[in-house]
Amino acid sequence: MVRTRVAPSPTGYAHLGIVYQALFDFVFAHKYKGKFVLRIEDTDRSRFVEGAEEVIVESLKWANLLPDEGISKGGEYGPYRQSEKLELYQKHINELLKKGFAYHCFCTKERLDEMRKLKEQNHQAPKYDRTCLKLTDEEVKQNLAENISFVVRMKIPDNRIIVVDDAIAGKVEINSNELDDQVILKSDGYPTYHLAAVVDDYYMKITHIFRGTEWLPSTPKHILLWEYLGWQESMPKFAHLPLLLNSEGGGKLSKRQGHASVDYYRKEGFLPEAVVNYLANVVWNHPEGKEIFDAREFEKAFELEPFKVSVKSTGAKFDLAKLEWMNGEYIRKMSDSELTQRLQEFLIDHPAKGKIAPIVPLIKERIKKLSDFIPLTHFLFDDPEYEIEVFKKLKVENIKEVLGKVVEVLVGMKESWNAEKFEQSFRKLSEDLGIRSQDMFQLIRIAFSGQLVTPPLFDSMNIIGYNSSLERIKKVATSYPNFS
RNA sequence: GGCGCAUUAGUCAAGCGGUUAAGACGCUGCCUUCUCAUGGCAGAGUGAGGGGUUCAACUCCCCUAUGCGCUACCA
Repeated sequence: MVRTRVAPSPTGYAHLGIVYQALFDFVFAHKYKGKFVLRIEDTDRSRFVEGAEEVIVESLKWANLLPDEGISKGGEYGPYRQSEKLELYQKHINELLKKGFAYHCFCTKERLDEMRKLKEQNHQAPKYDRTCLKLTDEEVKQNLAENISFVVRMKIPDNRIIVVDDAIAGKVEINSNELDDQVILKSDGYPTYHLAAVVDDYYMKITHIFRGTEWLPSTPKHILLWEYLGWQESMPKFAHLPLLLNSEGGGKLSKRQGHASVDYYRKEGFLPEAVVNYLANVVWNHPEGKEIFDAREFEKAFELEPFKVSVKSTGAKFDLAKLEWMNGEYIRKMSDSELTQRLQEFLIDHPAKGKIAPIVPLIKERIKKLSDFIPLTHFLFDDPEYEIEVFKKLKVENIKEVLGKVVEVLVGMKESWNAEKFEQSFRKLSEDLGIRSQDMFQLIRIAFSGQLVTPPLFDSMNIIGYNSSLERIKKVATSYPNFS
């Protein structure tokens, strides 16, 4: 059975990459009726942040990519938190030690730094020099007895070509001479990623690993570990995903970009289905050339046997503008009632939360993100603020006088307050006064809202009602050009 | 520095030895229009550079350059 996993670290913030990876895990696992697992890689105690797990789960939940098994869900292959399985890792470390595939290293940080610096000066790879590999069993025993701080390193064989058969990149050959004797057990007793991930993937019966391409160069070490532990038969297949890159300046999509966290998208009012669509679209092209498609269609990019994922292999620059366009497409595609509901969920603390239904049709084609609703419509819920500069942008000379006429017309419309009549009346008025109808409508718009841009005038006025609309304009007509 | 992966417009990209080198976002202009949007139409903009192979190369090969990744007791 297909089993995939996403394995984030609890650093207190959910990178978009988690959703991106989970998308692959989720779609692939479900296409082949498998299971998608979430486990937490909390072996780096220095970066651990309390509550970070919830952030991750919430993010996946938001994206509709919840795992079938793991943290917050349970399952028969737990625990799903690495910090709770230290004995298991220790057991296999001992096994590797015994088989001679690993060794104790007592070198201090200072010595290692010095050694690397020297090697770099001599243009050599800054690999560990294997000083401690030469230690005799007696010496090791003695050091251990003296409680000298140590790590355990895996022993990399000399001059061996290791082939990574990747579902995206194809076959990649790496010579073991390029590899360092990787630390697999840290001095604090925690394993490093390399060992922990291999052990977990084995016990959790993971069949396919989707992870960022930054892991490709260290995959040979993992393959070696699978062999050393005698598990090569159950080694998962690999698919190294193209990285999400900053749109400017290059490099991995980073914290400092602001829009690297899942939270950003949620707060800005991006729809998870649009984000997921964009993420798939940025690395994969729909065979029919479609840009808008759901996770279900993304299944087409995956094949089980032979394992193949037909996405591009190089990094993709993240284009926020295109995501915004896509989000707008999703918004326009929704029914009014659905959008109303989404907005209500989004505008939790907004005063207008309960009264947005009639406004939705007016703004649907005018917003790209749910958050755009707020600036576009706040004049409907709050008294407008007027600035003389805004009025001055109009090509109308005697504003006060014209406004007076506008009020007159409005008062006269009391009995027949409808869109058609509204428009007709003011077109006629602008003709009578010799000003362009565009300017007439802009003047009314500003007097009514204080803004140069609003949803359609009549409909907006209708939202707050005839009397209130008239009041607003009357007030401006009398006080102009002084607003207190 | 070493190793790996890559290189079609600002971005995502299709095709894959013979094409007017698709399409999308963005940009510009026009139409629709009470503003803004939406919608429609049009336009500008592309195969890194150098060598080969071939009747023919964006497409195959090599080199260089460039980009990204890795080179931690971080994942």
